[in-house]
Amino acid sequence: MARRGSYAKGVAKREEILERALEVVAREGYRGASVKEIAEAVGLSQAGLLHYFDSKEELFTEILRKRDEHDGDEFRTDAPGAARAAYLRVIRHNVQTPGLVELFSRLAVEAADPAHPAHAYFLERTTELRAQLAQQADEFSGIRDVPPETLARIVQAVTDGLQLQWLLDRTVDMAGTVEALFAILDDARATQDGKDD
Amino acid sequence: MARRGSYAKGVAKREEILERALEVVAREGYRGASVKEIAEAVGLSQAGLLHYFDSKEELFTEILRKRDEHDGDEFRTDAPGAARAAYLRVIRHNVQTPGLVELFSRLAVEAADPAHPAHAYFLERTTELRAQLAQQADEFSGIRDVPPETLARIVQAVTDGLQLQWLLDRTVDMAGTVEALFAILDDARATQDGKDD
DNA sequence: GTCTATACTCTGATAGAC
DNA sequence: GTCTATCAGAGTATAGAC
Repeated sequence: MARRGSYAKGVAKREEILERALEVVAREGYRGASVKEIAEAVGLSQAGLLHYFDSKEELFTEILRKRDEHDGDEFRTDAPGAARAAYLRVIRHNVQTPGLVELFSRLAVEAADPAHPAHAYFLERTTELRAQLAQQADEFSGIRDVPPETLARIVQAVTDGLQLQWLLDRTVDMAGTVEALFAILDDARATQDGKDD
Repeated sequence: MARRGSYAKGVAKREEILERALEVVAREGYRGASVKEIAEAVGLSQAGLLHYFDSKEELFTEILRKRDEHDGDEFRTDAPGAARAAYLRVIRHNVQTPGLVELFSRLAVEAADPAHPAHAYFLERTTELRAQLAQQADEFSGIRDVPPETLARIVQAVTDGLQLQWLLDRTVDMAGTVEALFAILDDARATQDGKDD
């Protein structure tokens, strides 16, 4: 991967910075986290940190990517019928890392601009996640007249929307509400199964 | 309401500014709208504009309040059975004002901080909207085992989440997806109606 | 009361010394 | 590779003209 030693060292340092930044944001919250704050937490000056990233926005995008990596390692499952449970575990874990939820939501809005460094990241992430959900047809879909992609989009929208509600009011039960949605989807499917046209 | 003529004039000017700012943001988009930009669009200097508002955040919060007023005037209905249709009309109208959708989503995240001027606004708005939805039990709820407040929260979360998806990808069909959710709720209710325990 | 001019502070970005 | 110094731009606060 690395073409030269110095390049490889740069990559390693980048990873080290991201791991540390991820931890800091998760633990201490976002609070309009400036580059300077993260730099100090990581043990660098502001300019020193930006040596490894093109901009603040790119740094934050990479922090979110790193989180996805960790979540994938920790929660991904191939066990049949376990997709919902894994999904809910991620949501419950998010409650432990409010700073990352805030960073995610904030960047999701800012990335609306196609020129934003996180624009591609969010498009890819959202598309991939939707494909995963739609693929678990047995668990997430099976309702006639409503395509799996639309069901996946609804589950995704509820999750993102609940994060906004939860950021505003920490007593909101994100996982419980998503579970309620799953129950509703099951009921709707049962209705459809009963029909015969 | 006004204690003196001069105070009334200040209020009138404030209203005029808000109307104009609402129009500008709706038409020209948000694009990280600075106070300066809005001030110029309104025909004032930056400091002149901030004479009428405590801060940038308060200005933006008031712009959103003004939008709620307009939406209420235009779309609110008391006709029985028309709540869903009115809700969908607002969503379709939002597609015409992307700048306001972006402003709303952005402030929704920033208002997570209890010290933010928009914090109270979002809490009130979200609570009131949820109460309205939950109240329309015939249209929005009626599913046993899932309390109306939870159903209302789900509808609300889907709406907010779809806005995030739509900001990222303008081909997303917000109204159509919410309609699909309504259909699913109807199906789930039909299932429950069939049960007898 | 209304508004302009100005200055202060903070941020992210960049150039250049070491 | 990392720092210091510096810059441009934003939001905010103030003095004071009218």
